[in-house]
Amino acid sequence: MKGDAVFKKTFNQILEYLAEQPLGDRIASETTLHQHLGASRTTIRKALSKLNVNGIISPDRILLRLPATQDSFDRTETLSTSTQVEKKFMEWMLRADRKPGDVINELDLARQFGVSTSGIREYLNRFSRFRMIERRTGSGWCFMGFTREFALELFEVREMFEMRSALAFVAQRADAPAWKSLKIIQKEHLALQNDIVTRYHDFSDLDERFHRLVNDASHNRFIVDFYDVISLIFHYHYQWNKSDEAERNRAAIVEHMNYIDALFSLDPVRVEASCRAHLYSARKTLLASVGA
Amino acid sequence: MKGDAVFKKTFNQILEYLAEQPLGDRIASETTLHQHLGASRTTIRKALSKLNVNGIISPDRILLRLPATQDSFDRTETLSTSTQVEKKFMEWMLRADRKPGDVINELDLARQFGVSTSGIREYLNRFSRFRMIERRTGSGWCFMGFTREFALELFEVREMFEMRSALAFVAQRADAPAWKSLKIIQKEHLALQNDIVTRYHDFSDLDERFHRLVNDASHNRFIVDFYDVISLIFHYHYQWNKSDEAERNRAAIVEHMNYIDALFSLDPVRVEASCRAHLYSARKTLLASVGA
DNA sequence: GCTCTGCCTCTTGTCGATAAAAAACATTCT
DNA sequence: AGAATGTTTTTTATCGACAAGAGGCAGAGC
Repeated sequence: MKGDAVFKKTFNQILEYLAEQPLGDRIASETTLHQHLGASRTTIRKALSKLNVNGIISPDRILLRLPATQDSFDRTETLSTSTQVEKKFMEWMLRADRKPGDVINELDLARQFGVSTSGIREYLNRFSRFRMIERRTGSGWCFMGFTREFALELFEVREMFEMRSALAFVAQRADAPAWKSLKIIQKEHLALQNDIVTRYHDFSDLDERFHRLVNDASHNRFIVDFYDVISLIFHYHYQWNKSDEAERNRAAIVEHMNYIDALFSLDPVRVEASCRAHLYSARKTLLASVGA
Repeated sequence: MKGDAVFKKTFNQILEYLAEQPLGDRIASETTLHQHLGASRTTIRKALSKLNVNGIISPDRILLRLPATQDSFDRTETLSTSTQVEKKFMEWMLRADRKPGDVINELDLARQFGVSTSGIREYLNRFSRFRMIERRTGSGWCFMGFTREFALELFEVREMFEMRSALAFVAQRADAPAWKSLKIIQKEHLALQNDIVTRYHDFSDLDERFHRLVNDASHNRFIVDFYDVISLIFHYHYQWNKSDEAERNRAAIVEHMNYIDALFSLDPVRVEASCRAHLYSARKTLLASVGA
């Protein structure tokens, strides 16, 4: 009744680890695995026992044979129900025939996604924090959608928050750890710029880390949490609108580097200008893909 | 398994309505009651049938006797589980021995509140949007509490949002309906000011309506929704810290009236000054009660 | 001493069942 | 025809069950 995604995921992780161990050696202890993989010992134990049954290790944890591909669980089995619902829900939401204002039917979604209504319900509650669905008075949910208005409202707040965070950033003490992190991120930008032709996909991850670093400087939970919304939108947006990706990312890197230089300069005027310039083009990109 | 709070509440509402009807008359139809009370006809029907059984109305809806106090359900029975959980949870949270960082135990809460774990769980998910509790990585919840930092962060964002909304407010067209609403609210302030000695409790409601009106002018769902957080905090805060209430409210009314005048003046400089002044003292009040 | 394992208890994620309420449909009565 | 009532179907809120997973304690092995 609880789904054993954690077990399956852990099992696969152990297999990966075993693939790099020499045959005949004694593998790491339960405690060690527990610490490294983050799963509880109970789960590790269950996995080790299955490894033993499958003849991969002996009862005293000697590696008997290297694991093969068919030993591991399929990737989809390693996702918890809630993760699956999230994915399916995002896809459902992005489907063209969905209209803002539509009522969401829990039972219907439950059937479509192959989970119980309680699963849907819990997810809708969690998801409501992203403001793309709304609880209607009394009962039921209403789909608000990822519309042009949504994007505009999102960016209005993003701009306020990021601007304030950037100014808080330059106001930090010179020995604040954030400066070190910024230095590292700056180097990563340089490295990525040099390899942009082959590695342009890596930008989205770097983008997130950079903006989160800036937003964290606000030390304000509302500002920091708001980035989760942006993050979600961009995550799915990147998967969805691939046109010009390389070109867009190349331009964004240049903007980021300007922005980073401005932060190091400690000059509020430069910071504001470069931040605004970057957010402006980020908004343009998003609006373009929302189609309007 | 669903709780019949809606039925009980509706039943009480009908009793109230009947108390004002003349004996021997035919009371309103199912359809009419359904439209006026907002409950479904199914529920109205069930209530009418009980009224009949209790001898208050005849099968053809003639009022036979006036309802007495003991006919109605107790007020606590008319609250849905989720509403009850909300109340209990707020009380739980405000208890002195609770410390920021504490882990929340669902089972424990469920037992304390007398509801199922699923009920707690759903509520925690919904409540997380107020940022006073956080989902810990993996599982479980962490209580963050209503601390001084929380109040400061809340007001930092509130100030940004309200300032921007106020400026959007004065930028509205002269025939926007919000101006009319503001006029009405202005009059209510005047009326309340004259009766402040006896009616100072009514301020909190007026306060909320005024600020919501201003925030709505932003036409930004993130800004508008953020006011829910403020609203919740103030709702419980008012119940909790009664010291100087009359005096505080009197001062706040003056500030509001300044602020309203500034909005009517359309002068951004005046708006900004009066808005900031008001928020500043609102913050001071809240911080005082958070004890630091 | 420390770490490892075996065992046991407590907590959480997910499901399915079920009664209450809403909504849709059909019928009757003016 | 139009509203009111009776009937059936669909949807939602809440509960309890239960297996998976987390964490703790005690003894064993080094």
